Amino acid sequence: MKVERPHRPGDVPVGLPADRAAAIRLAALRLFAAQGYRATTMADIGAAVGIRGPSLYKHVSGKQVLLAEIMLGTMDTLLAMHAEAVDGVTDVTERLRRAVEAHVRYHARHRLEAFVGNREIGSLEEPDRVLRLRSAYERGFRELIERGLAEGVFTVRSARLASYSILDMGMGVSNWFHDSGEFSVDQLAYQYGDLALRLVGR
Amino acid sequence: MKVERPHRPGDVPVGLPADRAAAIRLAALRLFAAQGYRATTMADIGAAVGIRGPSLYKHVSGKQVLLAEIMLGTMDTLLAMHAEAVDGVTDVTERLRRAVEAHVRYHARHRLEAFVGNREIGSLEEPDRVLRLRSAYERGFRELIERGLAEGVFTVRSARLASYSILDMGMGVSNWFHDSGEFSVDQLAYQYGDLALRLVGR
DNA sequence: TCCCTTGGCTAATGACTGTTAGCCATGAGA
DNA sequence: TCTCATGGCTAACAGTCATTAGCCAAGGGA
Repeated sequence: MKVERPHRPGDVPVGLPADRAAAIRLAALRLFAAQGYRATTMADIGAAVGIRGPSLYKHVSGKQVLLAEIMLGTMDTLLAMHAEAVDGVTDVTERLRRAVEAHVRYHARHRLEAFVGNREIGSLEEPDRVLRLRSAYERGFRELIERGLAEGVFTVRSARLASYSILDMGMGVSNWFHDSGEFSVDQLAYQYGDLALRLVGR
Repeated sequence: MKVERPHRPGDVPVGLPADRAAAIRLAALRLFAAQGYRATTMADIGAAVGIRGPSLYKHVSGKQVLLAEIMLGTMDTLLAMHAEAVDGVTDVTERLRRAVEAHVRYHARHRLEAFVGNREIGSLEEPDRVLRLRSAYERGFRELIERGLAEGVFTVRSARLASYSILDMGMGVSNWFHDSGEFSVDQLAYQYGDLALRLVGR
């Protein structure tokens, strides 16, 4: 049984990154997003790169590690984009605009990572590090809004509710965005920046 | 082995609803929310109501049905709250305010249902009906915003982005709300109503 | 030409899980 | 007092799955 697949160690599927491990990580990301972590089997991931499930262990060390890498890489990228966006900007309104734009840009450009990152925290065996990073990220927005309130340029009852709202609406982008849609990433980022500034009272 | 639990068909755990099936559905909801659908076993659900996994089948017909009931009940309640909130209100601003308040109220009061409903659509074997209901719900918000634009009382570039934003920020409430927090459900609903009206340009 | 690393493969392991089958104590009603 | 529906239970079934073990072809380097 199962004679249709002889051993062909040399052949590499076309159209995939030369680095096998990178192709596996990408396939895992897509499958985790489409089916969920627990519903995705190692055999599924293997099939997506043209090999059997057990062969994956020649390149990566396990399913849980694949998920952890996605989640940590996600937070690192998000925090880096945020830091770069607000770097050197002191005006609080402009700072919030740029932070929101980076937030939305991330959730449009890294749709799958964000989607998996938001849904599969419970599937992580050691979520602490990821949770700490998320919490620090949220705190950054809240403190920014609090500063705007202190300076009198924002008028919002609760900085916490405003920061949650802004973050949640940006995260929602990862639920529906696709590249051939009505808006480009840049247009989307700009419009969400506007919406967020309105929300905090300009 | 396993002698610590003799047959005691008569004893009902205290503090649980008289109706065993209702207690099971509640336990399933809590566990699905805390651990995810696939990570929750029938044995877990049984343990939460003081019986073994297989005994559940004397009251409910299976795990998938438990999930489907939660998801459909969720959408029914949400749509009913929405309909009741906007019933008889013609002014478009007031109509949007009430719709948002109902939306937020639902996501605070039915935190777990909303949370499970949003995360486990992919675990439903037949998601079509739920997806249709969700899509109709979103359409209601978008059309409301479009009417406000046509009447000239809202000023927003894209009704779709605005409706997504408002829905997403309300849904986010189910991620963090708890009864002993800073705001009551009513306070929360009111404030989110405000934020939403600001977002569409009053 | 020969060796050995690389990266496939199949088989096996060990564990878990939804569901069904079949048994039996309890207690309500005749 | 007797019967039987109810609602527990354990055992068994029929899978599924992550991971490990061990085998082997290809091909690059000596």
